[in-house]
Amino acid sequence: MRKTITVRSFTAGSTVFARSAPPAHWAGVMEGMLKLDNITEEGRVSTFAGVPSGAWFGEGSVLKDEPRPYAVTALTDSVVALLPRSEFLRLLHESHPFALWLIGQLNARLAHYVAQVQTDRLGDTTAQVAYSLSGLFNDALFPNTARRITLSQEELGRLSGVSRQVTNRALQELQERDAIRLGYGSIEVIDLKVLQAIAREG
DNA sequence: ACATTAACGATGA
DNA sequence: TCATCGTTAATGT
Repeated sequence: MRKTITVRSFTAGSTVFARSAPPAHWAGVMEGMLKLDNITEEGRVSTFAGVPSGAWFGEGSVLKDEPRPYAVTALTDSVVALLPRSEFLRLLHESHPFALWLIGQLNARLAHYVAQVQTDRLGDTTAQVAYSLSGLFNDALFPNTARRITLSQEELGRLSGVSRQVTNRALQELQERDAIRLGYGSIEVIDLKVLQAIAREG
């Protein structure tokens, strides 16, 4: 199976999978960071997932054999592993441990989005930004995320569903509370526990 | 109240 | 030089 995996590099800003593309592969991020987003007819953008190093994604379209409902874009220079759909399905059918692992992944992702809805409904904007940021450090989903990630405030804002200006204010508050340290085009998580606690405040 | 967009200058890579 | 950041003003709900 290892020989069927291909590895491709993407420069920042380039498209990994176009929207409506056929689901030819299941993919994993080896280096860098991707985002999953949708664009409406009017051109409004909704980013719904950041995909850091260590994450696998795209199995939904593969399982349904439907065109990808979102675009996948590299936020930084990235390296992506691609497993052909046929190999993914064979693995799923033949390997019980793999199937269990995949169920665990899907369950962890569901838990993430359930908690995200709660934060968006009950939390203030700082909590929303804190939750979106902490989500990139979900140990069940992305075991390899580095403490410092390259991500602009603009992109984190898109991920959080708030404007860049509000994101900037929220991040400064998180820094005041010693949860993170801000850099130029990057964010370093100092205390993930504190960040997660702030994400639960309302 | 509090968020959004637009706009500005400052600054880092 | 260009992306990014920090801030303010005007506007909307």
